Amino acid sequence: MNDTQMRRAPSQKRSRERVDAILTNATQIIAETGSDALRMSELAQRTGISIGSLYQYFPDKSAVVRALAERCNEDSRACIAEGLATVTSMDDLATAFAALIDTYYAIFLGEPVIRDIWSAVQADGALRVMEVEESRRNGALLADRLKALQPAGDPQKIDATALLVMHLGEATMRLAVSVARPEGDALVEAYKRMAIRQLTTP
Amino acid sequence: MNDTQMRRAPSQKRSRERVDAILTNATQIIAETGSDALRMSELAQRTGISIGSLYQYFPDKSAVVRALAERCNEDSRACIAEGLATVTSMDDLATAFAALIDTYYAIFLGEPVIRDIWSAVQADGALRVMEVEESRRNGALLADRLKALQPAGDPQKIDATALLVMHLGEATMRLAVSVARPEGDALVEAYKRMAIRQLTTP
DNA sequence: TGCAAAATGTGAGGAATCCTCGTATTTGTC
DNA sequence: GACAAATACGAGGATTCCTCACATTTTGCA
Repeated sequence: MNDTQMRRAPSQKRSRERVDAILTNATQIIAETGSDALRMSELAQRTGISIGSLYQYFPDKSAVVRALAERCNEDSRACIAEGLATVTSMDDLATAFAALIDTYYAIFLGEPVIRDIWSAVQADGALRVMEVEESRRNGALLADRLKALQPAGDPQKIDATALLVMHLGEATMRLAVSVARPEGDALVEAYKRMAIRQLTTP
Repeated sequence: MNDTQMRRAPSQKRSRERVDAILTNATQIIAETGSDALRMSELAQRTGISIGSLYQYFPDKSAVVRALAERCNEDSRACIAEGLATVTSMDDLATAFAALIDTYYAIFLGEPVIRDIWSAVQADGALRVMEVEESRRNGALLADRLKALQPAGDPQKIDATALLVMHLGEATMRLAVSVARPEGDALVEAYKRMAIRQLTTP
């Protein structure tokens, strides 16, 4: 992940492995006991290192949560980029976008801890901007694609639409995994219809 | 507000006034210093009471934040109910809904502290369900209206659509007030178009 | 290899915060 | 005024984040 958040650059392989172990254990703790139960002391203990060592790898708790969230973001960004790459014409857009959302939803359903990691992000004032930042990145991916397909469109309008659609996609996923299964599916379906209409009609 | 959250039922007028003072001061602190800076000690001091007295009115910090959020919710629910009440036919829906969203957005813009109060809710694991609960309530209001206007529609589909539209409305507002002014306006406009299309076409 | 310097590891404890609980004060009733 | 009930108080217990002075390991070099 990026380096500004790491107290010490992981120069040795052992360090990188240790950082990985820390994040894996953090994910486990969150999965087992919820996003609010992440304690630096327990994280150190599970990883088999002391508190002091933990703080040599991460300057503070925020950095751990941020690293977790960035792991998730990398995955979802890859999923989105891959899905968008298959869009070569406006005709493809509807089916490709629907497939993308399905994949995205499947990821959320398969790893419920993603939602808890996001809760941990929300709980941290310093990290709450990550949500918008991530929406912006994903929105930019979509906007690029749309502009290539619709050169005549108003760029600003396309930017706004793309940002909104991606942001609300995130919001829909989190809502969908918060409710019982069939209802969540219906919500995702409704989102797909809504988003696709917005994207495919001027 | 409701009583389960109050440690002591405000039987006397003085008590109710004091609860009001506590919430007003809490809002001020959040407005001035951000949602993460709400400290029970400072809240007591500003209100001119001791920590112990503060905890006689609210069992814990969550309860204070919850009360703040419920105040906001009451306002927004009233705004939504009022807006929906003017919808008497499917033809009205588009203009009435647009007006409703404009009013809602104006409230958010006028009182930025609303967003910070919501951040405080997000920061509290025990309160995070409030978001979905509120979306459900607002979704139900909208669903009722839609069912009255479209008796032929699939009730489950209407429920899902209404819930999604209201939840994403909240998400749009929070995104819109998080970005610079003209961009936020464009996002709200895009949301309005998207939601109205979803609501007015089968 | 042997040794000094640099890197890394350690955990007691400082600091901030939430909340409790025993005591003090005020209010209400006769 | 005297008693009881309600309310107010704030020192301090409990939890958690994080620091820092010191211990240990690894690295670089003769």
